[in-house]
Amino acid sequence: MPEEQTKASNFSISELARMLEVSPSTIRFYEDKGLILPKRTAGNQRIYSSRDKARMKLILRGKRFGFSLTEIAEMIGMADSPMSEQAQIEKSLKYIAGKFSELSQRKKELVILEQDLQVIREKLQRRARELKAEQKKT
Amino acid sequence: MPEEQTKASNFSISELARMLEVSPSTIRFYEDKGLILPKRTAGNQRIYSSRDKARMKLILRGKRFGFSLTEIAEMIGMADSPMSEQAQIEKSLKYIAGKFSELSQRKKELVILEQDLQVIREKLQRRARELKAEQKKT
DNA sequence: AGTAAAGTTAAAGTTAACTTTAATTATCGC
DNA sequence: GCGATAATTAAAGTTAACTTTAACTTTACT
Repeated sequence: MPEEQTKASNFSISELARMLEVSPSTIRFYEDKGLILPKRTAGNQRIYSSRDKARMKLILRGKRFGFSLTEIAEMIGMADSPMSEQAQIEKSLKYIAGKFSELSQRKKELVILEQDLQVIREKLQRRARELKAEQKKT
Repeated sequence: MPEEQTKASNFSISELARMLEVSPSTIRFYEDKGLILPKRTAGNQRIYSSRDKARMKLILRGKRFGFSLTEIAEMIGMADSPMSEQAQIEKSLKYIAGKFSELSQRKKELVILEQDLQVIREKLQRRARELKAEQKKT
């Protein structure tokens, strides 16, 4: 009896691209950089699993926070790294710990950015009110 | 009686650069792009006020969140835009509102990124425990 | 007044992250 | 089986964000 494959969902490169709103070449580019390794069909075309899709989402999310592809590669690469010896794992865990504190720093910065924007908004609203007042006089 | 200037703190370009941990040329580059407009000395050297410093910080913060310099320029540029007519102000306020919702989206994404990282961490920890167990048998 | 350190500009160079092109191959619907 | 549509690779091209260089001027210090 051959193994039953639980293939919840597999996509072609253009399907995945459409779902993630990036171009197929961007996806291929990430593969060149070692960020994803999709399976291939008999005819050599790429097949993306939903696990691959999740990974792509992680990459894009990281990008939105200004992480470079290299940083992201380090971040996720370790998930399937050889993991043969403890030393490697310990190192990876330390790296992850570093990223966690970086992210909590980002949280604080997000709040500050919002406050900065708030200041700008208030300035604009004040000016808008002034203009309305002037207009009434005229 | 000449006006008393409350010049809390003024910096040269290299002082500011050191404080913000960027290079002087980065600061000059941002000026080329219209992101800051420092005063000049009689001899044409740039002087940065603490207001300029705050603006630089905003720029760098925006960058850390993956905003492009162009986006940041739009974001802060409006703070000192002509503001001559309401139309302009209304437009700016709408732009700001858009940025606010973008930032709240970022907050949610930050949480997801943390969760992704958490999953990777757990995988590593599990593997570390497995290795320790194996070692005991040997 | 003389000199080292810092600043100025314009222009060329670099790097990361893509995009485009071109030539070839695979897959799908009929 | 045929033609349109989608995929594949390698290589060249593009853009944003800097950095470096070169030639020159200011400023600070003795």
